[in-house]
Amino acid sequence: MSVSVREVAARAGVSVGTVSNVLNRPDQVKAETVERVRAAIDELGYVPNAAARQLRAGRSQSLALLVLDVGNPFFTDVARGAEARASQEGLTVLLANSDESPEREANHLDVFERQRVSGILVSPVEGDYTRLEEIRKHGIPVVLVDRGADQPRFASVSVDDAAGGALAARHLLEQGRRRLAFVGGPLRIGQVADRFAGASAAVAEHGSATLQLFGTDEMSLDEGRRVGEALRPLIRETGIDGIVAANDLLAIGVERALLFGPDPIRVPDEVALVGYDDISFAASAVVPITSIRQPRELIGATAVELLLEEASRAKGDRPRHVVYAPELVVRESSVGG
Amino acid sequence: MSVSVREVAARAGVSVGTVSNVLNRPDQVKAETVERVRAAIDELGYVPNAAARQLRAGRSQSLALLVLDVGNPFFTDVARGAEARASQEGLTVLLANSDESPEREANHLDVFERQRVSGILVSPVEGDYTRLEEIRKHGIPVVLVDRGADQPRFASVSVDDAAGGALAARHLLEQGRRRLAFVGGPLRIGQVADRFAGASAAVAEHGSATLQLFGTDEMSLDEGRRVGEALRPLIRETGIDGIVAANDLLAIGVERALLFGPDPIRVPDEVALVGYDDISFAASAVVPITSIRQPRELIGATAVELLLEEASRAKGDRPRHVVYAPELVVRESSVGG
DNA sequence: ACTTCGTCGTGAAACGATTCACATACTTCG
DNA sequence: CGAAGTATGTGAATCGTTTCACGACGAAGT
Repeated sequence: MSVSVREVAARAGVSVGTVSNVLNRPDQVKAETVERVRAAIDELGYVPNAAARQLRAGRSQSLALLVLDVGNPFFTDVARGAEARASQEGLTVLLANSDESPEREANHLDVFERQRVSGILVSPVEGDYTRLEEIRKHGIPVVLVDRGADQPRFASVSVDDAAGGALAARHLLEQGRRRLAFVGGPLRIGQVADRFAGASAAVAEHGSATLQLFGTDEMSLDEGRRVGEALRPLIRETGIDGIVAANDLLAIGVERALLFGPDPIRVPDEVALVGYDDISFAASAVVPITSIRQPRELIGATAVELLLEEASRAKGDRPRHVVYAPELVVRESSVGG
Repeated sequence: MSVSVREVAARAGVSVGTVSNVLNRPDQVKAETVERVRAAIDELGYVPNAAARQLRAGRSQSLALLVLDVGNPFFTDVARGAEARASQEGLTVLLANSDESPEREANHLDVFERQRVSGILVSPVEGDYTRLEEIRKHGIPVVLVDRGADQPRFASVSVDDAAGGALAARHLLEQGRRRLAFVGGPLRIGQVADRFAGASAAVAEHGSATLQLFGTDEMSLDEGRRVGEALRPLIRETGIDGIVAANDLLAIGVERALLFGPDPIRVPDEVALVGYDDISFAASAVVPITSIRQPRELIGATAVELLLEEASRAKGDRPRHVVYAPELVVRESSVGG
C-alpha cells in the first residue's frame, strides 16, 4: 500500500542505498542524482517510515514529557519551553498526562519504554523511583521535573518548594497574620509536602503563630471551592487570618467560595490569601491573588538540556541538579485589610 | 544492548514464535510454557520494541490529536475525552500543539505521517485542506475537530459556532443592548469567523442594533487585555454597551482591562460581556462571565469514534458529520446594569 | 603506464517482532 | 488399528530503513 525506498529507487534508476543517502547526506551524492531522486519522491508521494528508521537506529527521535496535570497552565508552559529546546535538536516532544494517578503514570512509562524514546522528562506522582531506575538501567535517560533535588541518583530541574512555602508564609506573617491555614494535598505529592514543610518552618520561627493543614484530594478549582466552603464558617470561629494554597487553582477556588457564599468572608480584610505558580488567571481573579512565581518555560528548556547531558554522561559523573529560586508576586489578596 | 525476543526464547528454551504467541495470544500456548516464558521475560527485563512491532504491522498503536492551543482548557478537555475513548481501544493519544501556526501544523502532520499513526484528529489552522487530503490518500484517516461541518470530504465533530455567536448576540440584544462589539481574531480561524457571522446575523435581525469588529492576533488573556485597554476610552465615546468575545480567555482579559484601568468601566452596568467556551475560569472572574458552553469531553470522545468509523468506512459511504448545539450560561457579566 | 586518490554509487546484512505454513505428539473415533 | 482431529511449537520470511564493505571510474601524481 505504502511507497517505500525500493520503489523510489526503481523509479529514479538508482539503488536503495542512494535514496537513503539523498535523504540523510545529500552532500555525498551528485547534484543531478539528488535531483532525480527528489523528483521520484515527489511523484510517488513517498513518506519515510519512522518505525523502520527507528528500528534500525535503536532509538526514536522523540522525547517524552509526563506531567501531573495538563490542565494546569504551569505544566503547559513547561511543555512549551521543553518543546522549543527540543526542536533545536530535531527532537519531537510527546506530551502525556498522568493526572496524578500512579496507574496512569505507570502506563505511560510502559508505552514510552516500548517506544524507545530518547529520554523521559517526568514529574513523578509518588516517591517510588524503582520503575524509573529500571527504565534508566535499560538505557533511557530520565530527568525529574519540578521534583527530586533530593534524589542524588537522577538529574533534576526544580524550584525550591520549601523556600516557596516559606516565602508565602513569611509574607503573611509580615502582614501581621498569625493564625494561618495551609490548603493542599495529597501530601504524598512532593511539591505539596515541601511547600507545607517550608510554610511550617517559617511559622515555627514565630512563637505566636500557628499553621493548620486542610488537605485536598487534588489540586483543582473544584477542590479549592470545596475547601473554601468548609473554611468559611471556621474562619470566624477559629480566627484564621491567612491562607497559603498549594497552587493557584486551589487559591482561586478558595477565594471564590469565601467571597460568594451565603455569609461571605472579605479578602484580604478578614483573611489574606497566597497562591502558588502565578498562572495568568491568578492576576485575573476577583481579588487578584498574591502568588509564588516559578520560571516555567526555563524549567522545560533546562530539563531538555539535562536530558542531553544525561545521554552523554560518563559513568563517573554525578547527575546534575538545577534548582531555581521562587519569587513572591504581591497582589491585593494579601495586603491591607 | 536491549533484550530481544530471541534472548527470551533462548532463556526459556522455546522458539521466538512461541514468545510472540505468549505475548499476543497466550491462550494458544500451554500454561506451563507461558509460565516459563513470562519468567524469562521478568528475569531479563525484556521490553517489547514498539518500532519493530509497528514496522511489521504497518501501523502504529497511537493516534494523534493536533490542537490549536494546548494552553486553552477547551482543548485539554477535548483531549481528556479523546484519551478516555481511545484507551478503550488500546490506543494511545499523542497530543500536539500547532499554536495556530500553519508551519507548526505542517511540521506536526509530517511527523505523524512518518509515524504512521492510526489516525489524526485535527483542529486545522487555515482553510487549506490539501495536505490533509494527501494524508488521507496515503491511508491515514483524518477527523476534523471543532471545525469542518462544511467540509463534505472529511468526517468532523464540531459545535455550531454560528449558532453560538447568534446565541451570545441575541442574549445581549434581549438585555436591551444595541451597540455591540465583537472581539476576536484572526478571522482566518474558522471558529472565529463563524461566531462573528452568527453574531452579525443576530444583530441584523434588529434594525436598530450595530456590531463592530475588534480584531486580535491571537485568542489569549494578554490580547484580551490589550483590546480591553483600547476599548476603554471608546466605549463611552461611541456608546458601545455590549461585547461578545470569541473565547473566554479574551473575555477575561477584556473584563480585567475595563475594570482596572485608570478610568474604569463598570461591568455589566456600562457594558455587558459574553465570552465563549465556558472554561472554569470564566465563573471565577472578577465579575463572573456569561459564556457559551460546548460539550468538550464529548467532542473528544466523538472524534475518536468517528476515526474508528473512518478506518472501516466503505468507499461508497459519505464521511459523517456530528454537530453539537452550544448552550448559553448566564452569569453576572451580562445581566442587570 | 602504473599506482593512488577521491567521487559516486551498489546491494546485502541487520534491526526486532509477527506471521504462517508446516511439524510433532496425543486423543479420539469408527 | 489407521485416519482424522486437536493442541502445541517451530523457524524462515517479512516489514522499510540505514549502514558499510566494496566496486567502478576518471583524475592526478610519479
